[in-house]
Formats: sequence, C-alpha cells, structure tokens
Amino acid sequence: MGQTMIPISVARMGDATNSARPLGRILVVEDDPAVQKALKRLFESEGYAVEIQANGKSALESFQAAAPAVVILDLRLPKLSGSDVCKEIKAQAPSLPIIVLSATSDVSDKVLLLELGADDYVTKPFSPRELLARVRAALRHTSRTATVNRVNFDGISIDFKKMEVVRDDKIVVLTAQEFKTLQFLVQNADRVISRDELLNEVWGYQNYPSTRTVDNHILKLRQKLERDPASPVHFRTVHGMGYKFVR
Amino acid sequence: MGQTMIPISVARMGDATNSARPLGRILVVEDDPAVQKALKRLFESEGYAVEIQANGKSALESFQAAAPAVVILDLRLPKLSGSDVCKEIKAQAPSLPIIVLSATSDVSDKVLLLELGADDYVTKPFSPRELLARVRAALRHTSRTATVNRVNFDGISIDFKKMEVVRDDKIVVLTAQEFKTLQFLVQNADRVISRDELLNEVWGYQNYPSTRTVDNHILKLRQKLERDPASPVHFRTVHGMGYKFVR
DNA sequence: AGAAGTTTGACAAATTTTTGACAATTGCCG
DNA sequence: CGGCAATTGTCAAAAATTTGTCAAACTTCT
Repeated sequence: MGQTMIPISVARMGDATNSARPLGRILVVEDDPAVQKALKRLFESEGYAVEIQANGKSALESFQAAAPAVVILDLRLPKLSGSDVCKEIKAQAPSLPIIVLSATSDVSDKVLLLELGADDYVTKPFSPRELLARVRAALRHTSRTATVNRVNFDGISIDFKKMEVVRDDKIVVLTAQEFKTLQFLVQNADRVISRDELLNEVWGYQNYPSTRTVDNHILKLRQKLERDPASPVHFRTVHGMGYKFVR
Repeated sequence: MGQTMIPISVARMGDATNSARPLGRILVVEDDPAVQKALKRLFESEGYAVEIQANGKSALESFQAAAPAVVILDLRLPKLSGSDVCKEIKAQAPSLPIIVLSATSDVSDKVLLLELGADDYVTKPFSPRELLARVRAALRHTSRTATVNRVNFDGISIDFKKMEVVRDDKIVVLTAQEFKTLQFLVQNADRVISRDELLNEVWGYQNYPSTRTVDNHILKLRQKLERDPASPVHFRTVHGMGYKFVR
C-alpha cells in the first residue's frame, strides 16, 4: 500500500491549516538538531514563521533583527547558558514572552525561572499541542495585557495587574481559580464560551476536572460580583452552549 | 492519587456542547481488547464513529479507507511499533491529528513525540474525560474553517461568535439546537440539504432522532425569523428533498 | 492538624428536544 | 380535473438534557 490519495476531508483540513496568515515569528533557541527540526515543522505547519538559533550567543545576536513575538528557549545550551540568555533578552525586551524548555530536574524550584524572567515553562516530556497552546496563550496574553490592565463596569473594577477586584469601593476577595476564570471571561466578553474551552484555557492540561467545576466557579463569581446572583446580568448562561460574559 | 481508570459511565457528563459540525470518525490503534472496548464505548457514547485496529500494520492499511478525523495511537503495539505507525501516518497526512497513548516511561524523552509528529499525548492511566477533551481540542483546531463571524440579510443579523440573532433591532432567542441548525443552513446557503444530512451534520452520529425533529426545528426557525412564517422566504422546503436556506 | 481552596456527586428546577397525532399540502396518475 | 399516496406543517404532551445549588470529600499549603 503505497502512495494512495489522501482522504478528502483530511486534505481540506490541511489546506485550511496551512493557509498563509501572519501569526507571528517564533525564535527557537535549541541546540539539538532533531528538536530543531521537529519544532520548525510543528510551528510552521501552524502558520508561524520560525527562526532557529543553536546557541545563546547567536540567539542574542539575531533576536533584535528577527523581532520575534515569542522566544522558545532550551535551558541547557552551549556557549552561553540558557539562564543568561533569558536574563539578557528580558533586559532588552521585558514584554517579550519567553517559554523555557527544560528537564524536570532543572526547575526544582519555580522561583529560579521567575527570577530569570521566563513567562512560562514546559518540562521534559511535553506534547506538541501543549507547547502550541502555551505559545498561543503567550501571544494572546501580550496582545491583551498590553492594552487592558483594568476593566470597569457596573461599579466593579478589575485590576488584572494587581489581581484585585473592587465592587462599590470594597475589595472582593477572589481565589486564584476564580480570578483566572473571571479574567478569561472578561477578555472574551460577549463571546459564548463552552465549558470545555474554559477547562482548556483556564484549567490547562495538567488538571482536568469535570464540567461541574466550571459551573461552581461561575456560581461563586455570581455570588461575589452580581448584584442579584439569582438573576445574573454579567455572567450569563447560554443554555446548551456555555457561558458568556457581558459588559 | 491519580486519574480515574476509565469509568465509562462518568464520561457522559463531559460535553454539553456538541459542535454544530459533524463529529468525526476516530481511528483507535490499540491492542488491548479491554482498552479497545472501553474507548469504543467512550467515543461512541459521545457521538463519534469509531474504527478499531489492533496492530500497526492493519492500522496503516485501514486508515486511508477509514478517513478518520483523529487517530488515537497506542505506542506499544505488536508487529509494527507505534512510533513507526505515527511517522508513516504523518508522512501521508501531515495535518491529521494524532494523539498518542503511552506509559510515562515511553515518553521520557521529549524529542520522541516531536520527531514522531504526534500532536498530543495522554499517559496511562488516563481519565476518559481528559482524552475526550484532547480529541475535541484536536478537532476544534483542524476544523476551524474560514468561518464568517457575522451574516446579515433582510433585517436579520446573525453573530456566530456571540451566538446571537437580531431581527429588526430586537434580539431573537434561539435554543442551542436551533442555532446549530441555523448555522449549518446559513453556511450552506442555496444548497438543498436533506433531513438526513442535517441529522448527520447538526445532530451527530449518536443521537439520531426522527426526521420529524428536523421539521420541528425548521418550524421554530421560521416562526422566529421569517416575516411571514406561513410563506417562508429564507427557509424553503424542497418537496421530497429537504430544505434550502436562501439569502 | 487546621485552614483555605477545589472538585465531586446528588438532587431539584429550569429548559430544551423529541415524539406522535392529525391536518394541510404537494405531486403524480389516470 | 379529481383522487390517491406520500410528504410536510403544526401543536402540545412526554422524555430527556442541562443547569443551579449545596454539602461533603479531597488537596494543598502552612
């Protein structure tokens, strides 16, 4: 069974996925040729432009010219350590997101990474999809955070930077998960979000709770933020579809 | 403690949101009969069609004919290793998403998955819900066609993102199924759609109500959107054939 | 161990979907 | 043109699903 034709449905998907659109440039700093090649293929098939540098020195030299939207950085590198590259890039472009690739042992403490200035990290056995998701998240993050640090409506003020919510001049205490949920909903205002999408975007790949969990967090948000939690105005249910944040 | 081990009954609550598109066919390549059975039940109960192959050789033989939308691939297989199957499939259909099932030890090397071209992986033991979510994510990603966000005609405005329909400046409330039906019809404007096609595309494989159900939804759409529901202009009946949306 | 946060499962309530009956319409045929 | 069979329109009741809510179980961090 050799080169038979590819099933139609698959071929069509391919075309759709590979259509040229300017998703952004990614700088990959990685010395292993096998990983280089794999990452290049992965991102290019998703519509990103990929620039590859094999060591820290050349990475720092090229990153100005390449003007990437995201940097993916292997921690163990020849010539210049990944940590130093990370620091240096952050010094030159503080808002440029850096995603660090590392073995589990390298990140025995997350503090280190934060000190480095990395925005996210992916540990050793990672799935391509996960990496893609992080890249998308990073891009999404920069394109939004840059514009919106704060949102006001209906006597409520949300400060995404401080992670603080105020309603009627009183601070509302939200848990981490509640805040993340709120943030995602607000940043996607007016759009209907399915529970699955919320789980993917807010909860992420590691944990995967049931959809009931989402309901509960919506419940909490309503109780804490809606004037009348029984008939919510901002956190609306779209029956059979998901939720939608308005205003 | 880790994830639950394939309790199929739990799976049902997973997704409230069946997409408006047809749920696709899934090719499962797995040799353990117990897992085979579990996966078959899991996916079929969710409305996917499932094709099972027990070894790599037969998988490669059948995958062309089956034309799956996603492949779920166990890494350790008899006859032909999972890695090779993965590579071969990727060679033939680069954009067909592959989700790898594996023991943690198999993916100790991060290079492996990338080189294989796998899109995602789930380690055993895995939760059904998680696997389902990955499949949905994979499908969502590939099938994201160049969809229009908004359509206007005859005083009616449909916003697919907000899932909101406005007629003459007033919001028209549609149910989930009504909206999905509308979306499919609009996206296939001017084409005659048979009831069976609608059931397949909008309702999916698993649920298969009678054709009367389709009539009812058309009825609702006419009542809510047509100026004179008695003599519909946009949602036309093609006697003996099906329906056709115009404008 | 205690406290705070998160997730699950149960149940009722709300809402939607499906079914089935019957009327109305259409197309076809003599 | 009228009659017949098949298809479609319509409605309301029945069945099924989805969501709101709560309390208990489970985690995590101190």
